[in-house]
Amino acid sequence: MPRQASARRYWLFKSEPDSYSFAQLQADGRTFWHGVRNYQARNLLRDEIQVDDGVLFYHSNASPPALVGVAKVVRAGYPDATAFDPASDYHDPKSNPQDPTWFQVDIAPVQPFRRPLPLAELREMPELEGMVLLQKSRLSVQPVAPGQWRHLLASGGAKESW
DNA sequence: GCCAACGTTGGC
DNA sequence: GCCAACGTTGGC
Repeated sequence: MPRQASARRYWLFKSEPDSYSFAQLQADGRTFWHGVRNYQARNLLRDEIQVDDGVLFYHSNASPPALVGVAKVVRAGYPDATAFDPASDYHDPKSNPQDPTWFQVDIAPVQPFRRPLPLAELREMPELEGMVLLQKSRLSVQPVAPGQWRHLLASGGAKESW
C-alpha cells in the first residue's frame, strides 16, 4: 500500500562538491549514498529514510557552502558494501557482512535550485529557527522539518513536489 | 591554512 | 563508565 503523501519525510545530505557535486548527481542520474561512517547518520539511513522521501543537497567545504538542489530517495537503506572492501577508502575492518554496521540509500536528482542558497543566507531566515544544519551539528545526513522544506524550496525557486 | 566543535577511541 | 587524547569536519 502506498504511503500517504503526509508521511513523506525530508532530509539534508551534505557533500563536498570536490568529491561529489549535485551536477555530478545530475550527470549520473542516480547514486549510492555510501561512505557514511557516523552512527547517528547510519541510524537514519538504515531505519528512517524511505523511498520517495525528499533530499536537500548541500555543498559543504565549498565557496560558499550552500544548498544547491533537490533530490529524492529511490532505494531505502541497505548495507554499504564499501565497508567490506579492503581496497576502498571507506573500508571498515570491524564491519561484518553477516551483521553490517554501515548502510546506504540511493538517491536521484529532482532539480537544481534556480538560486543556490548560501549558508550565510540560511542563517538570516527566521523560518529556519532550530534547523539542524544551523545548530552545532556535523551530521552529514540530517532531518528537515516539512515547514523548513517548503520554505527552502520556495526560496531556492524549486517546485514543491515531483 | 587555521582552529573550534564534535565524535570516537582507549587507558584506567 | 569516565574522560583525556586524538582525528575529522567544515566554516571562515
